[in-house]
Amino acid sequence: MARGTMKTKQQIVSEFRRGEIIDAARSVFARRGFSGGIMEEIAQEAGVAKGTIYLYFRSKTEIYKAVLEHDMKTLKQDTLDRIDAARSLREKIEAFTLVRLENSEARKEFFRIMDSEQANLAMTRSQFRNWLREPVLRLAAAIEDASRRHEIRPVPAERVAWNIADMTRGTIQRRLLGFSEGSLREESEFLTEFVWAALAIRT
Amino acid sequence: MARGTMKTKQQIVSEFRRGEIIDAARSVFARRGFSGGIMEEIAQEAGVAKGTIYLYFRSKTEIYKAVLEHDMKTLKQDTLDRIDAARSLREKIEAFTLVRLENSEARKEFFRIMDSEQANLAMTRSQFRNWLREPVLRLAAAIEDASRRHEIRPVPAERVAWNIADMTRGTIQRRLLGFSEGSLREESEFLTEFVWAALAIRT
DNA sequence: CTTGTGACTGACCATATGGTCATTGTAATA
DNA sequence: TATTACAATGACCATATGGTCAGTCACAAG
Repeated sequence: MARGTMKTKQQIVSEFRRGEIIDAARSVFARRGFSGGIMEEIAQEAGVAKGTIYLYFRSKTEIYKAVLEHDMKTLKQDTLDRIDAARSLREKIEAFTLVRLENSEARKEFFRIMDSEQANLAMTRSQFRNWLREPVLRLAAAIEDASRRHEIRPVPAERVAWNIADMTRGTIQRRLLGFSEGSLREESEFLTEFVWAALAIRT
Repeated sequence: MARGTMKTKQQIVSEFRRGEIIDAARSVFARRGFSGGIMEEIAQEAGVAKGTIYLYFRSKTEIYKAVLEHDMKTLKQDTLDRIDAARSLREKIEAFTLVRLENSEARKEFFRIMDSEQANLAMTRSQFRNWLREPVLRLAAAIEDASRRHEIRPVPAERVAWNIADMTRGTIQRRLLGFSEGSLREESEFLTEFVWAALAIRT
């Protein structure tokens, strides 16, 4: 690490604590929801005293935002990367559904929060939509493109992209509720195949 | 009304009050969510004193359940009726999407609650799933049937039905958030057409 | 070892709010 | 009209919980 950017011990400890608190908060909020999540419980799970949390975050709302922001950014970037890495439209669609399914498995707690995003917090609400939006729009662009190339039949790209997102979300929710029907890959393939059939040029 | 089932004045007043309270509660819960919805506010909006509410409902949770139960039953029945009234599978799919879109328009408050159904209440959670489930299964049965008759290509009926429900829900949410793209009928037709394309027998 | 710094603690406070109940109002009945 | 029954009221209570802050303590510096 370059001179001058070396982290001091204080910074290291500080970042570590912050991370611990966010992890604990994610766990608690996933279990109890926002209003049900008690600061005392978060503190306990983070292994610090309640007062300590307020050295790192202004308020309960701030922590909630921090959790969402951290996880949503990761998911967003992850999704964008995987879409971009895929070549064909079909692969992009499969990539989109599969990343999100994989993420829902690997980070159940976060997805439970997403589910119950009652969007209490005004700011969170619009911000939240934007985080969802970007990957969907990226997918829409790919659809638009394929549509122009006549690889698929003409469709309103953005609508279709949102439909894909909707089905993926629904599938994830059903899995989280314990109706897991198959493997991630298999679920993803089913969705892709279904959409692909809808997009195919009719003969 | 048959003798013996004639409602007494007391019953009439009682049912009226109950209705008023449920209406007020729906409005408040839609605006503030469950934990944010304050009894005092519900009372005020219903035009009664807080104590009066407790003559009709055991607790805040009970009111919440009452609202959900009332509205979900209506929606469920409405959807089932419309599906059954339709003849062909395609019409049934369109019926499903359209009833729900229409309902979301006519009863925005209830749909806002459905959105934010963080399912705090354990009982509500499973009950809630069941209310959603029945119409979807009815649709699935129709798909299964059409599949057997070779009117559509072979598909896992229940999965497809859930996908339709997911897309419809997503569309409704986007409309409630103010991204209303078109008329109800037009939205419904788009969804139906999309699904139909996915189900068509490939030539 | 001594001392100074500031991270950390948790008892405490202020407030919000679900729920209660003694009191009051009102309408049916005699 | 007087009596009775019970619906309605809203001040009040109990509790939960977000947030504070005076005091403690671990650790680094000298």
